[in-house]
Amino acid sequence: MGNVGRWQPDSRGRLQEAALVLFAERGFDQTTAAEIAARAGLTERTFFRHFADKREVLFGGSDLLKDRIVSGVSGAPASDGPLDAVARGLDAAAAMLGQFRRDLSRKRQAVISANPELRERELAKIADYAAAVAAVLRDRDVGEPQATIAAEAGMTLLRVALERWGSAYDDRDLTTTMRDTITELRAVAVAVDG
Amino acid sequence: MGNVGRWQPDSRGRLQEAALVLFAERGFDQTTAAEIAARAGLTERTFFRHFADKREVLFGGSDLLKDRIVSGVSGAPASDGPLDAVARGLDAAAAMLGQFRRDLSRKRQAVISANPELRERELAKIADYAAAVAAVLRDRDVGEPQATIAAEAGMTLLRVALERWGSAYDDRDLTTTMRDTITELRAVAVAVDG
DNA sequence: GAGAGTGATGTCTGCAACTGTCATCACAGC
DNA sequence: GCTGTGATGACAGTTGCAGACATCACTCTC
Repeated sequence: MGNVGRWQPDSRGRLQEAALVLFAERGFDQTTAAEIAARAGLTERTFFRHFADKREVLFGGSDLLKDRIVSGVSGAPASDGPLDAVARGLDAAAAMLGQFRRDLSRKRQAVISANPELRERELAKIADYAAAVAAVLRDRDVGEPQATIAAEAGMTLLRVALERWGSAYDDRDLTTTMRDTITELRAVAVAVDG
Repeated sequence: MGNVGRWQPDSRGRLQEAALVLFAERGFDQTTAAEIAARAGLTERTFFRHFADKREVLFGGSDLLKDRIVSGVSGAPASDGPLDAVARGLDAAAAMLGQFRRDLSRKRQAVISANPELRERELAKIADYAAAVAAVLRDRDVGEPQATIAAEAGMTLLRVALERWGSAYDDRDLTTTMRDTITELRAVAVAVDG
């Protein structure tokens, strides 16, 4: 497994690191895949062996996060309503994401926010989570359209909470922000008068 | 304005039509911009003058729809709560989208659903609506994070409702489906027990 | 009504994002 | 030592897209 000898180890990680640095310095558009690869001591072709496209280099742990969310939801007690179950998934997400250094998260988020193509990709990733969560809810005998609605609304909250957390105005725990965001949705959904 | 003489009229429309046909026939990836242009009696370069990139050709009326939604929200009575106001925007969207021939909508939606890049773009468009709606809500003195949450949740509902409406299992009015979807969200948000 | 825009188009050129294919070479197992 | 395997490099090719410039019907102006 670990290619310890012929090549430098962890090509993938080096590419991710190099990409983040270069994107932050010059911007996504002004950085070519070849430049990232060169900075990591590799070739362009190797870059595209590790990442399906240039954007993916910023979304490395995405599948892992999805698994955590799905586990969180499927592990919710049967007595939980759909949105409660989704909230467990969000807790799991917060626990995982909260362990990264906040400045790095912010840097990454800043790069993504600065570029439309990257924002697109982020939305697509989260939509993928939503589909997976909806499937889990259906396994828990939540019907349609409730399953889809709860899952999509929940992933929307993940996005909003992450944005709040990443902003300069929110220095709370990610878990706290996440839970607060859910509460806000419940309030907004019920409110009838302004 | 109308270039009636030297060139065939409505280049833009012809490109959109040609693209939809070719995408439906061979798929998005297997269709080059040059082929679309040729089918419309134009050149590749002209294609990219009308559309910023290959995907945009499928999202022609997007800005118009955004305007309708925004107008709907800003026209809501002051007594409306945030989600009620957003619901007016969704009604406006339904009114506009419902006037297209349903089979054409389905064809377009099928093309988009079949391709990840196009789904990405669709998500990005809707995220753009959400940002605009949130801004309108803030103008209506809805605070943060309520404005963002209501707007994002609302646009999520737009997406879900459109998908339901496009599916074979829902033959109701788009407005009906849209309203029903909002009701479902309210129910899901309140429910505490499964 | 001739001459100067103007706007939509075509042509030509070039870069960068990917992709397919084949070669290489350290290491692993036999 | 021989052979397989996996990660990489080298090279060539297609396509998405953008800049620069030419064209030419139509319009506006004097």
